[in-house]
Amino acid sequence: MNAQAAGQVPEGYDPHAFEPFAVTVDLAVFTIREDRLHVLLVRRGQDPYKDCWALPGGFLLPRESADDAARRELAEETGLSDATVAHLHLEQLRTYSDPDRDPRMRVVSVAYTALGPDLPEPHGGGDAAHAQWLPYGTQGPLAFDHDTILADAHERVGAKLEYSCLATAFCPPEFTLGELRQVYETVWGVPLDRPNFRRKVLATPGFVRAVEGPPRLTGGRGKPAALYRAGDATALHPPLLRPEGRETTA
Amino acid sequence: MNAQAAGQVPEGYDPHAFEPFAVTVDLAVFTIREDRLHVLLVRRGQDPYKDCWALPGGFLLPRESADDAARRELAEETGLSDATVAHLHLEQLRTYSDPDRDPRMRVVSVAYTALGPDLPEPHGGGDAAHAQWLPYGTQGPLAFDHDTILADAHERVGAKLEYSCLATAFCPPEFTLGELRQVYETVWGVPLDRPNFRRKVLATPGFVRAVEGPPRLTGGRGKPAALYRAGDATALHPPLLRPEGRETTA
DNA sequence: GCAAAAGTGTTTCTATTACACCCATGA
DNA sequence: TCATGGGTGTAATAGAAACACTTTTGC
Repeated sequence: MNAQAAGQVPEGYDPHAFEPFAVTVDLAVFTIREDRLHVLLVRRGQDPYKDCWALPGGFLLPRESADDAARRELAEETGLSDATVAHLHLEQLRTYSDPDRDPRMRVVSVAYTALGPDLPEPHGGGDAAHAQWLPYGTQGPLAFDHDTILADAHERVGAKLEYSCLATAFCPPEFTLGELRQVYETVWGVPLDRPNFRRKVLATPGFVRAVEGPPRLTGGRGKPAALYRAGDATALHPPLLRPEGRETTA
Repeated sequence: MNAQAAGQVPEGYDPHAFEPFAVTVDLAVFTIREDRLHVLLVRRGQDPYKDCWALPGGFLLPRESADDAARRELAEETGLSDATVAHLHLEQLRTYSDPDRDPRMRVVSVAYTALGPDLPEPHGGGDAAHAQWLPYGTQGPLAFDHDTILADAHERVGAKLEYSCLATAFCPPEFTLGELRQVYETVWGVPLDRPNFRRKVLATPGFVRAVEGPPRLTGGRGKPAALYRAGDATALHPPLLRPEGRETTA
């Protein structure tokens, strides 16, 4: 049957007569804290998977797109201001629809990946109370199929760093090239050659643009570094491919 | 609210009490016929969008994943044998969930991209009766948001040719390097340098493997070409980037 | 012979890699 | 002054691009 193609719902169809599908969003939210990749997880209080960690997420409202639902949930779970959340990078990952992925009922989940600069500890009322940043890789088995979703999200982020300017989404508005390089090193788990990385980034038009004037800033010790902001470009041509065969499984 | 995170559905929830979401799959099926990219479309017989072309697709069955639904619909719409359909490349594109994308009711659609070698004209009973191959770009405005879905699918296929071995999915089991090159040229709408393309493909381990023995085959006139089969590799390292700035908007 | 497509060779150029080296700062 | 990270220079290599040229077929 094809209701859209045939221009009608199946014979005798009534929206309330069928076993309905619930539609949710799940969020894989990444940030970098203290040179480690972290993921936002919530502790489950009830069965199934009581006391397990899970990805934050929730149901779509009746008149809400999945994109809107993802951003709303992101705000609710992190306790961040709407203005801050509005600036986070949010991107659809894929949809998980195995009929048995939730033992309670049929739930189709649209998964999203979100990236942000070193975000604060989640606080405030509501869902954020059970939310916490965990270093990626230390989270143990998650509820439902969230291990799969999280692994897919991580792989996607790693791949997108190669051919997009996504890395700046992990950085604050102004950042040094060293910080940008650490984003790549942290997500990929590989050390990169500093001089070559610098040239590559600066040679890509629109990846970053230098902040005006002589102001400089240091990240502790060492020579103060120049500051940059994210540029207009979204694609990276040619790509910045991750070195193969030296992954250190960070 | 976050029913998964909270371990329960919202207060007083009953699966039949809410306005339910319908979940469908939509298919952007591409093939190459006579050196042109074609897409499989169905003619709508009823309102809304009566007499418009639309992407094939349909509802998920109660105990069916989106992947399974996509492959089932693909078989139904093309009228191809299950064995043939089982070999077609099928890949999730993304999910479209705008609340107003279908004027009749709330429909969340998981879109898929399918690729195959020169597929026959759809025939047989059922939905296939209204299905037809149309050259990509000549389809005019489609029903619902299917123009967006189709454009996204085309862009995705073009991008994946760069860094994956996907092009062989457009080819029959045995093919010449000329046919493989025409896949790239057809999808990208750019002519490629024959010698360089050949070297690139043969230099990528596992992209193609030569068919044994001296057998050769001609595609009409010109020197007979060696035959190849798809190899084991799925990724293309380094990628085969499409030339920029010379797109001929095929 | 001629057109058309396969296949080989070669040269040029660009991009990446792997370094060595100097600079500016905090401790 | 030493450790640390920023920034510049450079030679070697790999890959891409552009193009000439030969081969083998159909007509």
